[in-house]
Amino acid sequence: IKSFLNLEISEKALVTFLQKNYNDICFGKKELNHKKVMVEYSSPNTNKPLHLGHLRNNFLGWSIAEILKANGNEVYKSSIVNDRGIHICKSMIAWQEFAEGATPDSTHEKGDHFVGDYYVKFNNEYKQEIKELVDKGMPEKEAEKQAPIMKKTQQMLLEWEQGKPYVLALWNKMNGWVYKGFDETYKRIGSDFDQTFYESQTYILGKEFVKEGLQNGAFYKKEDGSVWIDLSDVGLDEKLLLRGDGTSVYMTQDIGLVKQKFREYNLDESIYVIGDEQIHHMKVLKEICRKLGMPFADKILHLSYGMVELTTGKMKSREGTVVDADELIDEMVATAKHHTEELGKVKDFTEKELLELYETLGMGAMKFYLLRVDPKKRMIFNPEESIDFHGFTGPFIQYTYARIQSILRKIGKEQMGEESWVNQNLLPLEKQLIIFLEKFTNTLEQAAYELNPSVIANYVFHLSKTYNSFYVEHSVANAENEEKKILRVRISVMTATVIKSALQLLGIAVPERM
RNA sequence: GGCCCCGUAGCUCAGUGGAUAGAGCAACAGCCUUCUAAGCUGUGGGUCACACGUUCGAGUCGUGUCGGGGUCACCA
Repeated sequence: IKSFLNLEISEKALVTFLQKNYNDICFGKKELNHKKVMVEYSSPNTNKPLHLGHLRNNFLGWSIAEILKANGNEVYKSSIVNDRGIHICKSMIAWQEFAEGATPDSTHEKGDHFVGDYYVKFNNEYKQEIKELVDKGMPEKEAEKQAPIMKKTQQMLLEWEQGKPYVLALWNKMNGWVYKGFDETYKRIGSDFDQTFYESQTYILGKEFVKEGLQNGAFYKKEDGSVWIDLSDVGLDEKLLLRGDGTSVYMTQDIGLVKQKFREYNLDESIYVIGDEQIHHMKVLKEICRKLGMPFADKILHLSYGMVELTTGKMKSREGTVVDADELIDEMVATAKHHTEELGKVKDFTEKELLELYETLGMGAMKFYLLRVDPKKRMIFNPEESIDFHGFTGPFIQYTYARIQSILRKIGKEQMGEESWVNQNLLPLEKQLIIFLEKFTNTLEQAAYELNPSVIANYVFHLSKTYNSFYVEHSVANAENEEKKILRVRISVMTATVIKSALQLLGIAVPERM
């Protein structure tokens, strides 16, 4: 029988512990375990902007990726972009019909919202056409099929799959607008990806795979030409893998994707951050992989999360009750600004610092609010409560951190002098990194110049928030043909050895002092 | 209907088989010559949906019931 033993830790032990660990930049992080893990999250559609549900998804995906990283795993963040299908064609048709050449630039609108508006326009027009046909005496179901705008859209999807240049050009143009909009949002919320997959690519892989499965007898064909797999022996139904007309379904592209992931990355685990309405789909996917004897079937993990609901009820895109991500972010930042101005303690801040502060507070509040609830539970989003900065919230933690920094600063100055351990170690890693990055940049520039003086080299540094790794994007633009080559290197700062070997891999002399 | 998830304070949520079930919000009573009051201290507030079981011990595990949601598409 278990019992209780009450222990009290002496203050001296605590202080010793803190002094020992305060300087340890790897505190709480485990050694590399050489396990490769992919975390797929975000996964947007290219016909509408991100919404509140995407925010929960992004924060969950990004967080567990960073947690896995801190636990010593080699982590790849990925996203699958749903960039093809009838829904995309809807936006395209609507733009073609009603835009009269308008673009996000000409209307000063964010690209994803611009395209999303045409998706809405399509639905309005479609409804109108159905109503007109029904008024003329056509049954509703027939009207849904006969509406001219829907017929045009289906024709466009067909032409897209046939690869007609004008459709592909339009598709590329509009997707480009959407991606630009997404990038802005991702940058703002701090989502980043090591690899982006596109459904327009993976569905082809999936189709090839279905062909193989047919040949080796894992799948079977029905009279109408549709392809199926029988999962009744494991308590699931038959599952369609290819339509009678040979076009692919959702599952087709997911099989292509899972194969590509494991083939390219040799993963030990593949985590999918997807809503719980897809639990069944993921179960079937896993079972199909198992049936086909894929060795990685058991390495697929679905991190499902519950829907985010409003206090007023469920989010429905058709009824306009969807909370737009960008709008919500703006609202949070505006509230942070409002609170800050009310308290009026930021007189010595520059305009730039203020904007950064509002962004930090607003985003912190939102991230904490969406992450504090158990993922598998549905959660209710209360706009008023979420922008409340009191209580169990992100800003409370930020406030505490700020107070601790303030104490350390004062102790450092007043009692211990400039050379005190507190001062020396206030920002040890940031300082180290800045020094290193400056040297690294110089070395890269010099090396590039020596190789070819006509190229212009640019470097972008991304410092990951957990400080255990950072990225160097080295893009070399040739002045003559503007061709850009981007070299992306991820470097762990856990040990100097890693940095040195990275430099050697790049063929660059290791600086004497790093 | 089958399968899956959820049900804990007025509200939003924590809770790893172990002690008297905890936070925040809301309500009430206090606290700004002091390290940032975006804070702190205190008070009230519970049939852990219900029933039966397993166990020395159940909010936690099992079975059933009730309530809420999801899913079972040639949609994604």
